[in-house]
Formats: sequence, structure tokens, C-alpha cells
Amino acid sequence: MGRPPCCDKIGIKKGPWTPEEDIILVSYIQEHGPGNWRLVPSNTGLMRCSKSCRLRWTNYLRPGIKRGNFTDHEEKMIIHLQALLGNRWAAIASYLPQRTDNDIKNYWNTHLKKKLKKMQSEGDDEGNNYDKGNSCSQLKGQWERRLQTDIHTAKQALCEALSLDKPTQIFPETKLPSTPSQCFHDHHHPTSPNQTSLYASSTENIARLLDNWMKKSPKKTETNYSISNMVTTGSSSSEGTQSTVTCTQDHLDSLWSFKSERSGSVSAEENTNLVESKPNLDTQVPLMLLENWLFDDAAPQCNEDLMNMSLGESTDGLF
DNA sequence: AACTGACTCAACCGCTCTGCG
DNA sequence: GCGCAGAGCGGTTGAGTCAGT
Repeated sequence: MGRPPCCDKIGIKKGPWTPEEDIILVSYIQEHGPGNWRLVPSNTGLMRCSKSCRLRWTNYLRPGIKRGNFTDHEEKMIIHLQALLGNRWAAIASYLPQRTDNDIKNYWNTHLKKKLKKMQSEGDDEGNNYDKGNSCSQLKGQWERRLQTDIHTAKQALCEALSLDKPTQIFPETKLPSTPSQCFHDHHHPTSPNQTSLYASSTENIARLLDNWMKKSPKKTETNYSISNMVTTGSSSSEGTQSTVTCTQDHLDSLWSFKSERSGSVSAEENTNLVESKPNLDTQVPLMLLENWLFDDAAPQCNEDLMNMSLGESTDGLF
């Protein structure tokens, strides 16, 4: 027998999350920031284990998450990255900041695996070269893959460590990231957020969730209706401009979560101050060279280039 | 309309990694 | 160096949904 599951304690709730729980969790994280998951259940009164809270947040409630309908480009990215990195979903997800590793994993298991299998079997008949590409990438060897990812991870860590106060002008607020490093920065250091829009974004997630939830279970009407109102009220500030705001908001949301992670259990007020504070030039200037190296060096790994670089080899004839 | 099998995806489980004393 | 606890990750499960009969 293995060790008992962490959620085996009496009174720990399992199964699907209710909108009420989501709102409690989002509110708490808005105030305290993500991290310190162990304290979340006790501080919020949620009858969930810390793991479950973290998972719910990272996979579902976190602002900036794009759901459903993977684009062709994303699909190709995943296929390529999977060939390169293997089933290292978190690493793959770092190239697709709007997607969660869980989402990518699910999509791979349910769609792409089959698709590739089909392509492969067709390829066997027609001498398709996907397999060649695949085996080619395998020839790179496990060590090399790991090395590549580790370098990327190390750079990310360095970026993170070095640019806590990274000024925002590097990535104009409405510009979509095109490189992993940009994605990374995008994910962690976007423009100054304001709490309202952040909350709006989170509540948009919940509102979206509620829509589905209401469709699924029309029984629970009263509380849900009021919560739904609450949520839509919260998100009303961005209503109507949602499509144009999305990108920027993702930046903001991501920054908030990053700052929050960094700031640990700072108060909402402190958090706001933190977020609004100007970049620290003292630490910034001496690091510029190193940062430049990081950004420049990371640039060739950008999504597009990644695709151009070797997607052709590995997925020729796939699409 | 009822049944059934395939499919999807949110959530869980258990292992590994990491940081700390 | 060791042990512990928390966090993170990848594999798996199962409830809900959909499509076909």
C-alpha cells in the first residue's frame, strides 16, 4: 500500500468545484496572491485540500487562460514541442502561456495522439516523412532534449530573478508575445495592472464557468443567480470592450499573479503599491547587458521561428 | 424515446523536485 | 548530508455529453 492520498482526510470535499467555491478562492487570491496553498483552505474555509485549490486556480480560474478551440498554430506548436520535449507538458505550456499544461495534455491525448497515429499509418502507406522527422528528433537523444529544456528553464529562472522590476516599455502593452521569453515576460511582467480589471478578468472566467454551470444544472437557481449577478457586475467594467482588452488584460492579470507570487502574503494595499511602484533603476541598469543577452538569445526560440526552424522537418505532410 | 459506446475534460493520485531547518 | 513539508508535474480516472443505432 502506498501512502494515503493527501485528500483522504475527513471533511475534505472532492469532485467538481461550485461557483461559490470558485468565488471564495478567487477572492482570497485577489487579496493574498497565489502561493502558500497550504493556508488557503484554512483561511478561506474551503473544504478542499491545498492541492485541489492550486489546481483549480492554475487550470481554471487563473486570469488569462484561453479555453477550447486550439488554433492550427497552437496545434502545430504542440506537436512540434512534444516531439522535441516529450510529454513535458509544463515545459510545452510555457510556450503557450494562455494554455494550461492540463489543457495541452488533454488535447494531446484526445486529439493529437489520434491524429498523429492516423497520419502515421497513412504515412506508412505513402512513405510519409513525419515518422522520419520524429525519429530524427529522437536521434537527438534524451540528454539533448533535457539539456535544451533545462537551458530554457534556467533562462526563464534567470529572467525571473533579474527582471522583477522590469520596465514595461519592452513589450508594448497591446503587442502579443512572439517569443518564449516574451511570453514569459508577458506572463510575468506586463504593464501595470489595476486590481479592478484583474478581478474583472477572474470574474469573467467565473462568469464563463457559470454560464456552463447554469446550463448544466438549472436546479440550483437562487444562490447561483445572485452569484452570477455578482460576477457579471464585477466584470461589467470590461464588458463591451472585451475583445480589444483581452490581450492587454492577460498581461495585467499575469503580472498581478506574478507580483502576488513574489509578494507572498502582502496585503491588497501593499500589493497595489507594489504593482504601481516604478521600476528600480538601481538594480535594473547593471543588469541590462545580461538581460539583453537573455532576450536576444531567447529570441531565436520564438514561436514562429520554432515553427520555421524544424517544424517542417518533423511535421511535413502532416497538415 | 431509449439505449449504448465513444469522447471530452476537470479533477484526482502519486511521484518527484525543491527549499528549509 | 538528512529528513520533512510543500509545491509542481505527469498519468489516470470518471462523470457528463454527444452521436449513432
